Amino acid sequence: MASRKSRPERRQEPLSRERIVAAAVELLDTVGEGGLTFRALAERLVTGPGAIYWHVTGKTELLAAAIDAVITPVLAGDDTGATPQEAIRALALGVFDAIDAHPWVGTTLAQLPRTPGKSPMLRVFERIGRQVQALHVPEAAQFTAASALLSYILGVAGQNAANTRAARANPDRTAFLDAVATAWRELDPVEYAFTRDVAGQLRAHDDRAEFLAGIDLILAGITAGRADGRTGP
Amino acid sequence: MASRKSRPERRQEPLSRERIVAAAVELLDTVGEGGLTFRALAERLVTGPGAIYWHVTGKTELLAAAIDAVITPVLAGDDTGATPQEAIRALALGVFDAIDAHPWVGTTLAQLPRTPGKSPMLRVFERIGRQVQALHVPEAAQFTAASALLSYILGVAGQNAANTRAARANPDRTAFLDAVATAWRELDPVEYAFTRDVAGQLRAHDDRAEFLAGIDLILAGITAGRADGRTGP
DNA sequence: ACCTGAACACCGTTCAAGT
DNA sequence: ACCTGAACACCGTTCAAGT
Repeated sequence: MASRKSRPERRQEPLSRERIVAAAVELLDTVGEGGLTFRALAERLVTGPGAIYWHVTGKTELLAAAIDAVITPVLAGDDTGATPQEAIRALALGVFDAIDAHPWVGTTLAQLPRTPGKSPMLRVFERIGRQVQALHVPEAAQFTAASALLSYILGVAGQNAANTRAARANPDRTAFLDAVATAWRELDPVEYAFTRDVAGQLRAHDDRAEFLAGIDLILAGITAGRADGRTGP
Repeated sequence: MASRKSRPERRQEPLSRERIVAAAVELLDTVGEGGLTFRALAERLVTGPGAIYWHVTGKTELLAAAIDAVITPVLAGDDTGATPQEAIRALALGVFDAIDAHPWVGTTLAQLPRTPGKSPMLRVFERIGRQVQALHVPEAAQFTAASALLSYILGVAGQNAANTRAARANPDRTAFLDAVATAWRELDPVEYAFTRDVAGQLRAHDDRAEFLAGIDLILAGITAGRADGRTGP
């Protein structure tokens, strides 16, 4: 086995936080959350696991950085010329699509605290809040309105990640939805009356449109009548 | 060391799925998600880790069962005599309080697919849907309305779990909120104009009331005008 | 300063062997 | 039928030693 010693095909670039995070995103996209391992990452980067710790404090930070890398481009959009409603819809759809493309983001995003400055969570909150102000929501209700929109987006994100995971086992999407619809229709007619009723709507169902409709529902609630929402005396 | 051999104080009951799940909930409550370990669980139940696998297929099922055990009592409430709005608020608050008491539920709940029958997720969805029907929402919009409410509840659940985790490091709640408010006010005035504006509302802030206000916002959107929500041409 | 890779202290899960 | 506990194949993280 006489192997010619030659310059390797691609030169070994030095390790860097950037390269590590990029490799982590790739790993998460291809093998999912369970696949992100310091050993697997090290192999991809042609080093030992210890080397990664020189650039990153640990797995928590690595995951946060990966999420940041996916969400940041979403926030790059420009809102000038759009109505507040349009801007909110565009932002929400951006987050939705990003999570659709990277399901692992949906799993963890909702678990990020809004507290640290510059966190992707807080940046989305800020963007939403500006549009809420543009809607002329009274000051006292702005926090509530922005929080409600954010919570809804995060909730859908989580559900979507769960659905993607569940659907991945099934090859084709329509077949999967049909299977769920059938299962729903076979539920107990008394205990699950509503679910059975709406089972039929599942087939024609478009996740993206459904998501947007929910956003519009909240926007309608925000702009309708008294914005503090409570119905009490 | 002459130790008298006597009947142990509490008789060793036989292992059962019930006892295992109860111990898991206790473990999750006291040591958090990271603390739920087959070894720790086995120690609490005075057995080896292998014994647990006779009653439970694995960790995923165990966690699902633990969540089920927490959510099921919430669904026991009776809605008779309440308006649909009141019933939805009561249910939502029930879920909120359950997650407040067991933060680990919030972390995982949103990740549960709605697909398997009898899943806690689906049962909450069913309960919400009935009240949506009672609100006389047109059939075509019922799915959207119920999904929106559920997604919002799940989103808040996740955020709440994250906040609880973040706050746990800090001893007292007001001090923690003050610290966050201060941090928010020190953010860049251009990049974080909205967040800085609402920082002041954080101190007086009541998570439960805020959550309910969000529910009311969505309810207002559902009942206001055209229930399919879209504003298009 | 940055990288290496063996070593440590854990995991979930399996399974032969016991009762 | 049910339990035991050693063993397997992993983890994240650390750290002495190298360059």
